[in-house]
Amino acid sequence: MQPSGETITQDCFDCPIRHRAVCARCETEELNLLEEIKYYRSFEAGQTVVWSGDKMDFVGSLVSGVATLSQTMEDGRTQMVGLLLPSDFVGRPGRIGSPYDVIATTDIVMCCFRKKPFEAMMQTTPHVAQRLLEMTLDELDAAREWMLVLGRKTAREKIASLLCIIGRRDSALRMNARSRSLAFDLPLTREAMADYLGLTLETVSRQVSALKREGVIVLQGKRHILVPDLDRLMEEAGDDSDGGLLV
Amino acid sequence: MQPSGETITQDCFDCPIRHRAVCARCETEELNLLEEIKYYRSFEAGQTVVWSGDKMDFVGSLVSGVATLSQTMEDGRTQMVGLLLPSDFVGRPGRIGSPYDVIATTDIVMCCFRKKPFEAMMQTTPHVAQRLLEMTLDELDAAREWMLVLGRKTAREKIASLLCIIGRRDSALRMNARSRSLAFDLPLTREAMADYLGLTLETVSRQVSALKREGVIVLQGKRHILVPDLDRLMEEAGDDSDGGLLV
DNA sequence: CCGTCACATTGACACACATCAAATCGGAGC
DNA sequence: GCTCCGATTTGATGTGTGTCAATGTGACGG
Repeated sequence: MQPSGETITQDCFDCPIRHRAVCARCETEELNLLEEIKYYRSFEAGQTVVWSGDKMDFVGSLVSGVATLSQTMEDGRTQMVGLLLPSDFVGRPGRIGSPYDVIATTDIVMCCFRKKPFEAMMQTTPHVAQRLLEMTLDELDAAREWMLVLGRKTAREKIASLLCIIGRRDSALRMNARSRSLAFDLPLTREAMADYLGLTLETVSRQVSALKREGVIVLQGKRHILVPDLDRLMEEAGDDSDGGLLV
Repeated sequence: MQPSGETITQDCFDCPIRHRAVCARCETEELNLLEEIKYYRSFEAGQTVVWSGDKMDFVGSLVSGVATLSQTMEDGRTQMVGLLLPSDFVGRPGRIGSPYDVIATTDIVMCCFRKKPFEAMMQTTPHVAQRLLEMTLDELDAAREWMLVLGRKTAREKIASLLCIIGRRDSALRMNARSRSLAFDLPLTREAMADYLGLTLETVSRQVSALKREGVIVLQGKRHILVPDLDRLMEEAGDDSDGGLLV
């Protein structure tokens, strides 16, 4: 049976949280096929999931927690190139190694699929391949949006942009996306934020303090953040887009 | 007939130069199908191919010349997020609009496919979809490599990195990739280089002059560049990778 | 309760790059 | 040839962020 793929839904596989994965809600055999090659892995905060250059024999998606993709130069300068939040996909079908370090910044659970059989299934199941293309295009959009942040925004705007991204993803998960205020935990240290933003941790700290002083955000402890007015924060981020990916 | 797709070659379609496109060398019907929906478009230097936000009813690849993808903030700051060289793919199958301005920086020729039928074909022809995924992953890698450049490299390293990328792509095209020296034309103005690198045009100019003064590059006119020692340039770029995408 | 340790904040100062301004170059048109 | 005009170079100065260093904070274990 050839699934038509017209209704792509988000919650297909039975991971602990029913997260967005690679295929449509459908009752066809590839679901079972995927179930056969599926397994879960857990990592503790700080653990490296894959080292840059290493072979990576699985693809998968993040079920819970936060992980990062980063590149490091010989002299130690590092740049984060991706932030993995729950439901995000990791892996490069058709490629062997990983060009990035994948590091868990909190305890995480990943839902993995063995790569070889996964790739085989892609070849025979068009709409899985298409879902993957879909997700890769999303990642590409995110990467390019981040290029604008890195290349043209000020430190303050960078911080605001990061808070927007994390806050919105977090609240979308908790289904109160309509609200014009936010509350969430920062899953990153100041250093990790700096690596994502192309700044130093001191600059990050200073700008977070400044945003706090001016009431754009409220800090409860070092990591819990309240955003009383999301529009204000987005303005600080210099964001024209509502964050809605235009299709 | 289901093509196996085992030998993916680069030069499938009969564009003026036989450039890398979206499918394998294969004798199956989708080639003819593609031929039917294929057409060419030319643009002059400076012309805008697609405006950000506009509908884009085709996908395609660049046959000759150079084009850029860029994003602009309300206040006019712009960041180039992609550089399109001959054989590069443009378009977002499954999406309607373009989130970027696509601008020709030299006269260009594009090989286009009408989007609707192209997408229809993707659904029925697995290995075309896979080739597309392949290319999108390449773009993603390029975008992420550029994030490192934007976030962590100095102005001098940025310039060197850009020269490496353009020079290598150019020489790869002319099949003398083995050579440790390069000669090529810069297809970008100083301003366009600045927009790519997250710098101002003055800084670009100063750093180019510095590299010239120190013999890393030789300028013939404003745009023609000689690189006597590619290794030296790559060292200046702070590049650990040999530019070979690790697979 | 107190030391320890990682994480974060704050301050003083330096420097790379931006900004503003002027001069020079080089090709197109006449 | 000459003029014009955008592209580029070069100079003087300002500023945002990096660097180095000291201090503060909170969680954890003895």
